Amino acid sequence: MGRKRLQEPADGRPTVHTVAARAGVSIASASRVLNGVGGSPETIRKVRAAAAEVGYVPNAIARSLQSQRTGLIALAVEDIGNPVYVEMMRAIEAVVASSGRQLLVHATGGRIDNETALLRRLANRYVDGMIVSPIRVTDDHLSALVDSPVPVVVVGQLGADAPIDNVRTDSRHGVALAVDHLVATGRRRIGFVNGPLDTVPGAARDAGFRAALTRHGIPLDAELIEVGDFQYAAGRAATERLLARADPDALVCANDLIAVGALHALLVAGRRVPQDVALVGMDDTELARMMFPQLSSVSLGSAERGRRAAELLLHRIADATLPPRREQVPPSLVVRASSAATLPVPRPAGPPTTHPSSEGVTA
Amino acid sequence: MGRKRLQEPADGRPTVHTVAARAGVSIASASRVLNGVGGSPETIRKVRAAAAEVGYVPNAIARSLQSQRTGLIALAVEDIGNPVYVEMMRAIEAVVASSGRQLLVHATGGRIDNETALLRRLANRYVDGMIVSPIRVTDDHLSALVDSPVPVVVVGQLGADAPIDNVRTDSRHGVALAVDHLVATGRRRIGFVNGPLDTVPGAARDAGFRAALTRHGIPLDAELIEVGDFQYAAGRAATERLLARADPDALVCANDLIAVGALHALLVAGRRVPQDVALVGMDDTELARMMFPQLSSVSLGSAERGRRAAELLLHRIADATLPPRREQVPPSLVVRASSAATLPVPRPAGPPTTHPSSEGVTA
DNA sequence: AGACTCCCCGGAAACGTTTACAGCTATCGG
DNA sequence: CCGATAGCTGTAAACGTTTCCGGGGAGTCT
Repeated sequence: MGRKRLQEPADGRPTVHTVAARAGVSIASASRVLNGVGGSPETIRKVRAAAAEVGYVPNAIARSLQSQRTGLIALAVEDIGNPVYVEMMRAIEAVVASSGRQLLVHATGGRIDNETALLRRLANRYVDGMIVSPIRVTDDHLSALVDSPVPVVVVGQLGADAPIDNVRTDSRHGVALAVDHLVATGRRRIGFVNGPLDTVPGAARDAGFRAALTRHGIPLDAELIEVGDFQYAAGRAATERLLARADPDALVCANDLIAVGALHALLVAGRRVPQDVALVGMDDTELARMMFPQLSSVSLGSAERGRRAAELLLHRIADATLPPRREQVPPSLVVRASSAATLPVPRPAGPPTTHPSSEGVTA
Repeated sequence: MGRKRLQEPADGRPTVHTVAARAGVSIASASRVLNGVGGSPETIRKVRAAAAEVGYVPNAIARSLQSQRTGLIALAVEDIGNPVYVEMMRAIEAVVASSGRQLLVHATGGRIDNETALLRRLANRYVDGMIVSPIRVTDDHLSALVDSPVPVVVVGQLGADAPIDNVRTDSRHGVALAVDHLVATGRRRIGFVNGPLDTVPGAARDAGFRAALTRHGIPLDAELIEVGDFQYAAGRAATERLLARADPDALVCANDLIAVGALHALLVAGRRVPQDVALVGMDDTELARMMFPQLSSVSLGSAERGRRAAELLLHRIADATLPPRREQVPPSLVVRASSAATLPVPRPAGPPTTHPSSEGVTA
């Protein structure tokens, strides 16, 4: 009787056929025992022994093909180097791991085509679900999200009526918290270093800044607003440009990387922080605590958002028929040394700055 | 004639059967066309049209089962938040992506059981290869590496004769570069803030520091050595302890996170950097450039090591019979403001430090 | 004792793809 | 004009697993 199939692949690695043959049972029985479902005590003993002898490890791919799930969750963020995403990733990883799955991380570089390509590629079923935190959203993008073949959860703002699981924060309000705090501690010439205005967070933070100033009756001074991207180097360069033409007594930065760049530029320019210029960042990453002075920062609850996004995703994977849910994590301000509640004191005699002190803006 | 198989799965997603049926050809022909191998012009047209109509995307899992490769590469590092690993990861990602594969990142938290478990799990064939950067190595660990079922490349020191692809640097020599530089610029009371001595890099750097001092004829002062772990908070705390009992004129730190913590502690203690204390970090991450003053740092070529490790891995995946290779990336010192070549100047009158200045060590 | 239930087992199908193989047609060269 | 050859096509096997289903044996209840 010719056996129907090779027991031992050329590879040499044992399969369920190998252990079944060795245990003298069928592959069905072997599989059942290995999965802990059914089997007589004797069968269990034989199969376990055989599996141990040959060092059997089930092939995850074959299992995935059968079960239609891979146990992988994808996370797509713009910049893996930004500590805010590291924090978010850690929180997501904890949830994902506790469900016995693994996390696959993609860095999109903020390029939208990259991101839509990633979404389309989901159709190949390599992951069970995806968490994506887009900073730019187009219609094309949105439609790719809506008819995604696998569950997707979005971290960040999205069109109000998009039927997609979504956890967001209110960064407009976050900027307002920062401005309120600065105004309350006597600052008036409040500058703003933002990221690109064609991004969702950039636009929201810009709107929030303008609204907050208006609410406090402070006239908007375009000279006090600068735009770069959400990186350290851009934040530093933008702040240098701003300092070259204006004389802020406070600076709000659209994220912590920018704030660190701003701090560097301020110190290089001889400004004291917080005495001359108060500084508030955003995202409240560990970076803010690493600086000297430690940076005040608006927490947007990145870890919490990550945790919730992961939970939403797991729920949706478990039950695809759930109605889309939307959760909101409120921002909160963490005050540290960089904006300690001291009123600005007059500069010591002589311009300590290397840049010529511009004629400035009257308070 | 009853068809042998459902053309349209309950799922509703098209398979190669769907498009074959729609195009009126066999699944073999459909598959060939979709893979761009063979097919008459007419067949090609029909299959392409059918695939487009139903929006066919090949199932990556089934393809993997057939081809015995997943197109996934795993990377296991201790701490995803450490910028040195971010840099390494970026370099690896570039190589991996350019080969059409994807990167799967694991954070081991430095727990060795975690890492061996990961290695054993490789047997399930979910990834085509793995790059691992262990900070602790045990025999158990080593054996798991040696008889790993899939190609593995190690970044970091390993037993000399382990037959494993390996890219390393010489962090002993790296520390020597830092000490040489500090000695050359007039520093004598050189402190050292290290990570755990039971880790491979911790031990190497400790040995390097001691050897370098000896070489310069500087007696070793145990008071000037502190140990924490490789994190910011530990670096800061360790430096505080060190400053409480000794008065260094320079500090070498075992990585940049520690150096940033040390900088914070120094500034809080009122020490000027570099005038009172010169500071040199290690890894030369972007963090070093973000600080004020910018930190000198010993580059261990993390990006380069990552790049090379990825290339070694791809080569091994392509040809498993290659002899094990070992590559070495030399360290180099990047001097920045934190250790600018100014000799220490006497302190201005009065102790500006909040900590009592210890009786110190004579130069 | 016969019927019924319960459990265990093995055969075979299924997941969706690639590919070896063999059969067919058409073209070309002799 | 016929045989060889090249190119295309479909059938079927294979990747390694899980699971449905039917058969059979042992035990229990009537």
